[in-house]
Amino acid sequence: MLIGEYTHNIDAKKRLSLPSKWRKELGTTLVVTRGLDNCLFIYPLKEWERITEKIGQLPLGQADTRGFNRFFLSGAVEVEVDSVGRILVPDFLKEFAGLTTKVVLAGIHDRVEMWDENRWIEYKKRIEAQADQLAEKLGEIGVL
Amino acid sequence: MLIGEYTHNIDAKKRLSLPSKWRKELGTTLVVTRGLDNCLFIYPLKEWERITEKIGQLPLGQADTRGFNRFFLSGAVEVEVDSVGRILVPDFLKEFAGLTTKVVLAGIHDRVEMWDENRWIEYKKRIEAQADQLAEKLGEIGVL
DNA sequence: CGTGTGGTGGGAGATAGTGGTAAACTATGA
DNA sequence: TCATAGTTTACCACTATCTCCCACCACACG
Repeated sequence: MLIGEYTHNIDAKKRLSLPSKWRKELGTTLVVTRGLDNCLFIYPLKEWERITEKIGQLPLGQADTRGFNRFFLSGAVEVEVDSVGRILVPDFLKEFAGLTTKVVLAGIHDRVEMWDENRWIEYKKRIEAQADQLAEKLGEIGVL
Repeated sequence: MLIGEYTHNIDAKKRLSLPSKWRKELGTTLVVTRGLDNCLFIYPLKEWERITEKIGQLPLGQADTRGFNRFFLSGAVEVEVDSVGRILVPDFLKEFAGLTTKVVLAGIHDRVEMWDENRWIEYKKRIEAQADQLAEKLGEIGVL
């Protein structure tokens, strides 16, 4: 299970180190794609295949399904993890997520999310401010 | 059942001793995550697994579920208890909970809460001031 | 007082993250 | 067709941090 939060740098060659804790679980081939809320999603290849299979079952006739497919699939790139645990982040994805150098990697279940550090900080502030909603959710799952 | 309150120090290497009384019950693998009211939750691995199972059942498409997952899952870290009963507290969690050195560990049912000492003192003051009101509520639900 | 246990601190080796260099490949123009 | 410039890929190197182990101190208890 991918959990935790790490801040790493994208260097001048667009290389990004993955946290060593996740490398075993992620494997050597990943898929990076446009995510929701202006971040990027990173999936292990297996997870990605599972997802695309589900997407394939969606009714193609609907306009919003087509839109989602284009958003999600056309933005996807398969990347290899190099010998020291780094991946390359293509320019168009960097641009989409507004990435500069400082990047936050967040483990969410079975995917990793990639955020520009500043956007992540802003987003977290918004979420934390909604403590009552969080408490409600925690209640739902029997934590509190 | 985890009960009681202890004050320990986080040292320069981010290590925190767990009260020896709880070690047997907590086990050797724990999960620390963001909690409510600016504290951290510590769960034994088994409890955590129970929680993540429920989280997996939440609908993923909704914005507030995404927010909750990011708050709770990216805020979680699996930690090992070392040979003398200590765990490592990552920087981003220390920061979230405003931890410096003096930390209060509070046993709450099946989890441990981790507070900055000063915040804990403040919080307790507020709670104690409202104790009679709380007692009324508890009476309503048949506890007292 | 001696002994055991619990909390704290420090040092040496290992590792993760990052930066750089050199080789290989692509593309462009003469 | 070849040369050259720009880009990419693979490999090597450095340093800060983490991990593991050992030592110390304080307090409790017999």
